[in-house]
Amino acid sequence: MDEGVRWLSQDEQRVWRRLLDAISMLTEHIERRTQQDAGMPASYYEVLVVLSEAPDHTLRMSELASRSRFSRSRLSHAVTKLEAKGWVLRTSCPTDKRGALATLSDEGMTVLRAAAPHHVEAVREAVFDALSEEQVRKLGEIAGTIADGLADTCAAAEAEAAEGDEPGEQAERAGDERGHSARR
Amino acid sequence: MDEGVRWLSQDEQRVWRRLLDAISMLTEHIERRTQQDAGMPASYYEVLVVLSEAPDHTLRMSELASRSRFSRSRLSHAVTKLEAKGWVLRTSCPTDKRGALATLSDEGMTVLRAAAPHHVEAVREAVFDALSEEQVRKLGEIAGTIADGLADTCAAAEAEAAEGDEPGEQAERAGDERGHSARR
DNA sequence: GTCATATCGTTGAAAGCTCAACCATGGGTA
DNA sequence: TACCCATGGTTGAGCTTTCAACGATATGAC
Repeated sequence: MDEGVRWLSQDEQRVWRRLLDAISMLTEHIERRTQQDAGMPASYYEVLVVLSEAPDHTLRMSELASRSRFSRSRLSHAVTKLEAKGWVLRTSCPTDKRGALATLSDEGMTVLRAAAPHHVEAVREAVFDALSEEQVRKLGEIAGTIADGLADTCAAAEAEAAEGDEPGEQAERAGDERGHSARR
Repeated sequence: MDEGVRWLSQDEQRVWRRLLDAISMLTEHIERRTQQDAGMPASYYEVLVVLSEAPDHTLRMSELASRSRFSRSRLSHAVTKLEAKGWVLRTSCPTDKRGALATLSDEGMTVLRAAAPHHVEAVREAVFDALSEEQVRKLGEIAGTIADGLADTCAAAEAEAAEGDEPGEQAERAGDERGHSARR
């Protein structure tokens, strides 16, 4: 087995490496700047941005998690920190007692407004100033394609995984080597 | 002040968000797969790949760090872990007593070979199968442009920083508000 | 109503990363 | 030689993230 591996061509390897380089340099750049300008990791900054765009500056934790691409756990820890800094408030949800609401505080809004200009500048510097208009357009397309593709992949993977520990069904269907589930 | 902020246009915002989505989904995808297939974080996998391409499967720590885009500290911690797993060996450099050499062990090579097919597959799935040939070409260009731009930015920033704590010079030139150094 | 199950969110521990401090050696200059 | 500083690498502390386990509430079937 393992004969039919579709290795990467020279060109593909070059593209992949340059992509890895670009991604790591870009995230590092934004990370460093955000830490300096806003006093928090870039991911926390994103969380505040998402909150700032929500009605009443408030969102359910789970909604906030999905919009900022955080796991529930990660968000919970993050909000704990942000709450300690006074930038976010936690309230319990009136309509669903399991739920919790996160609200951007006024201080949080102030910090956000102060950091925003620096943040745009860092983004421009790295991306929009460096690329031509056509490249920006292409980049949008490409990023969209990759993201959509992975969303499908993830959905499929989750569905497959869920199928795996279904307790209502017969559970443990032995000789059913479907697909590449062994790799997951 | 802060009037001349070049905010992002609607289109630019859309591109930036899609880029963030794509990046986080892509890294998460690769991360998860590498963890499952190779039993280590994707960044460690990259370190092993770099070593595997070096003569004698050996590199100076600092060289390995720069080729895998690790800080010295990060690499040192990483190699400690990889050594514990038996995948890398640390030797002291014969020609420079400060130095240390990292070598990929045979077991490390075996692990790498076993994981490689899965790794390529994950990369293909996310990137090369999803994009057209032309998109791949463009992506290569764009990634290269961004990476090169940031390399310059970093170099400039470091130079400026170094200038900052130069002990030989006059140190503390007061009224010298050059550029945007206040933001750094 | 009661049960099983799914969803929401939190928690603690372990792993990884960053940052600043540190020791040791190298390379130059007086 | 003695000195000064730059470089190579390690370390420990603190922070962020992941993972698995958990308690609590909601929802649907019976």
